[in-house]
Amino acid sequence: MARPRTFDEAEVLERAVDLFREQGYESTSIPELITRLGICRQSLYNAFGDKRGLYLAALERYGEREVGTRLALLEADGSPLENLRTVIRGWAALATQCPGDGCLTVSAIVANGDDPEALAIVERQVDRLEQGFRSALARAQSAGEVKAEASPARLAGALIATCYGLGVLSRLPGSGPRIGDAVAVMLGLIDDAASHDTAPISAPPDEL
Amino acid sequence: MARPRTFDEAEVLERAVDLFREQGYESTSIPELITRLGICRQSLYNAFGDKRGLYLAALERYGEREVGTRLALLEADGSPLENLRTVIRGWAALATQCPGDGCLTVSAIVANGDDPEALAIVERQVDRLEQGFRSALARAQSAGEVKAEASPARLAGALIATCYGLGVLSRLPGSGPRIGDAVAVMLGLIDDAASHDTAPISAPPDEL
DNA sequence: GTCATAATAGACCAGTCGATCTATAACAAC
DNA sequence: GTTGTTATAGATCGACTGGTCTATTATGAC
Repeated sequence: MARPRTFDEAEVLERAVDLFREQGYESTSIPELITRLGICRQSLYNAFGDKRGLYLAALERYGEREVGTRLALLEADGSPLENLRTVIRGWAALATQCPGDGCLTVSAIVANGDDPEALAIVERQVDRLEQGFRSALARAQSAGEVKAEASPARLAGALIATCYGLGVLSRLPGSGPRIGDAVAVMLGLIDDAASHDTAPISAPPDEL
Repeated sequence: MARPRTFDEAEVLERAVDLFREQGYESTSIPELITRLGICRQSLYNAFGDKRGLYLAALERYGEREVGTRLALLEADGSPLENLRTVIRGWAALATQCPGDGCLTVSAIVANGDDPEALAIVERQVDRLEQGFRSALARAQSAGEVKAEASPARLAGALIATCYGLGVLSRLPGSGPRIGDAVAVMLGLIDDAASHDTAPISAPPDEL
């Protein structure tokens, strides 16, 4: 006899993600949320408990989407090393064009230093992505695409650090060149790790 | 006949820096500020105009201090390349021990995406530090400490990106290994850029 | 149809925010 | 001393915050 939920919770969460990305958590008020989400105040509280519950749900969804698509790219058919290059290039493209809205994961890390629950969510996402990098490198190594002496774990950690560095710098208007430098060096690291007998498919391995 | 300022503005600003680092801008209220700063409400407004004025002044001071000390290290006597290594290692040490308070520059970038004035302050600081990296590398190159084919600008940009990535990851409890990886790779990049005939003073050039 | 719930609209709450104002005390300049 | 300014203490302000409440409508389950 009950009546099922009528509005699409996933759609509502997407809109919450957008708004939180634009304004951050604290700067986004309930009135703004109900306007953007297209639901009324009480429905928001019924569905998500409170503002923080909505935020955590949005954070979870954002990470699921962003990390998920990149893991899919990494695990796609073909050369794992080239897949990794594709992910790095795509990440850089996002950071460069930067449509004003930065990475929600980065802002969550910075803004929730005292909230273990929020930190746990993003930590899990960062871990998954790093593990994806590591697995791709390990698979490349098994396939002989990467030198035996290379360390997938170390390279993956360094790539993750630099990627999230881009997530910060992309918010500075004048960071275009810096981002380009970082990407070139990351691709150079990947090329250096690659076995020399397999000719790199990407751009020539810029010296340095 | 006027009466000069009695409290030490510099000291007050240092305390404001600490508080903003701990709690962020929005989460820090005026009552908290006046308690921590040790001055009364009206004095705060007289000296800094308003809360944002105090924040911008604190931001400026923080950057001046942090970037200043690192530039001094970079320009110290001795090998510019080794100076650069010292700065990187010191940065990593800060990120690793992480006494709970993160880099104010990072949080300012993330939290003030819509405030050109705040962004301009941090942009200037990031620029100065990157320029310091670049100059040190260029000096090392002139001295034959770095290969002629290496690009100081590119390497400096990449190092900056990774350093600010550490500024984000240091806020995640489980990032110790990642930070270690990133530092090892950064030092490896420096070693690779170094001329091969000059034996690296640092740890053996970890492969990859 | 009946019933239970979802959803809406909007009033309402106590609490906090940043900021201003008044009044008073302290103190350097003259 | 007088004067002008700084600093303090604290009341006060309007605006806004997140959250709760009531009343009403809409709609699927039975």
